[in-house]
Amino acid sequence: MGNAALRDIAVIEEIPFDDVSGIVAVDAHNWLYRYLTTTVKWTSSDAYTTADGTEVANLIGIVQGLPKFFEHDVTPVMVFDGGPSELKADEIESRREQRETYEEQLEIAREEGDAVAIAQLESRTQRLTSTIQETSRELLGLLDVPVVEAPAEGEAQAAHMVRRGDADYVGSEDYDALLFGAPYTLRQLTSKGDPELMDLEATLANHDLTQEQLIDAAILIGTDFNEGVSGIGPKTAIKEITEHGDLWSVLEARGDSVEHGDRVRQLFREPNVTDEYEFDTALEPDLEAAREFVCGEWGVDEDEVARGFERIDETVTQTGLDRWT
DNA sequence: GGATGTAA
DNA sequence: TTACATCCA
Repeated sequence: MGNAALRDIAVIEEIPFDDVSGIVAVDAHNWLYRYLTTTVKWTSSDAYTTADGTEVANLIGIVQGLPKFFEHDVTPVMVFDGGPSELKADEIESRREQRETYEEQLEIAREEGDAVAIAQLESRTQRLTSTIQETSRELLGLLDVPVVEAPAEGEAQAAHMVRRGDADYVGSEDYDALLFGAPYTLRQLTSKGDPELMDLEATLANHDLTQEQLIDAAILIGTDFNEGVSGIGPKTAIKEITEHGDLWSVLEARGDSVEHGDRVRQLFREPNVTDEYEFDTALEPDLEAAREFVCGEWGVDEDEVARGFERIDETVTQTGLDRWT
């Protein structure tokens, strides 16, 4: 994705996990994918592969990843993507091509028996198959973790929920949460150590921009939905927007153009989101059913999930997560 | 994706 | 300051 350049614009600071509390609207796709790739990389495939060859590494990832929220008094709400935007077609296509390249390399690595390369490439060729989507939802259901279905971008829906006050933070690694108007975004929720807090208001104040101008600057730089203008990076974008006011004035002054700039603008300004969701943050996980689902029904190695289930039991079942609601 | 080095 | 290549995870 081309918009890591937004990192140079955003006001981001590390925040002690102990200072975080409340509800995090998590971009589920993003979160699952991170755990899926790390699980595949560090776990023997026997541990999560069924007799017919179906891989459900996501189940291990979920059981290992959830305790991180619970142990810090944070309730995750998993926001799943709806249909992908047409505008994102280019991005999806280039990822597909990238994945095919890795798959070819994987073939070669397998022929050569290069175990290190195989593990690396396997983690890069993962995708969220329908089995993974379905079993993830089912396991989250058994663990009573709230799930929200976004009409389009999960990121946009999560930002919307924070703006409405139904969640305190968006949880995502993507910087475009800022463009969707997320007041606070937590990053690095899947890594060790403390998360990063990305602050929209501070970002706008820092550069003396409006939300609309930030979006326009991002369009000049390039987003998941458009190419951006060659030669414009974060510095130039802000300078130009400040000088000329908005996207069209900048383009006119430079004699440049961007493809469907108006649609990308619209997509960030008024994203397709819904108010039709509800969730309960007093979690009552059915750990026995969850264990049976993961280890019984899907045959995942108990060793891989035992500690994760224990941690969930210790933090949710025994102490209760709902004390602050 | 992140970090880093280099060329323009 | 930006683009691009490369290594790591």
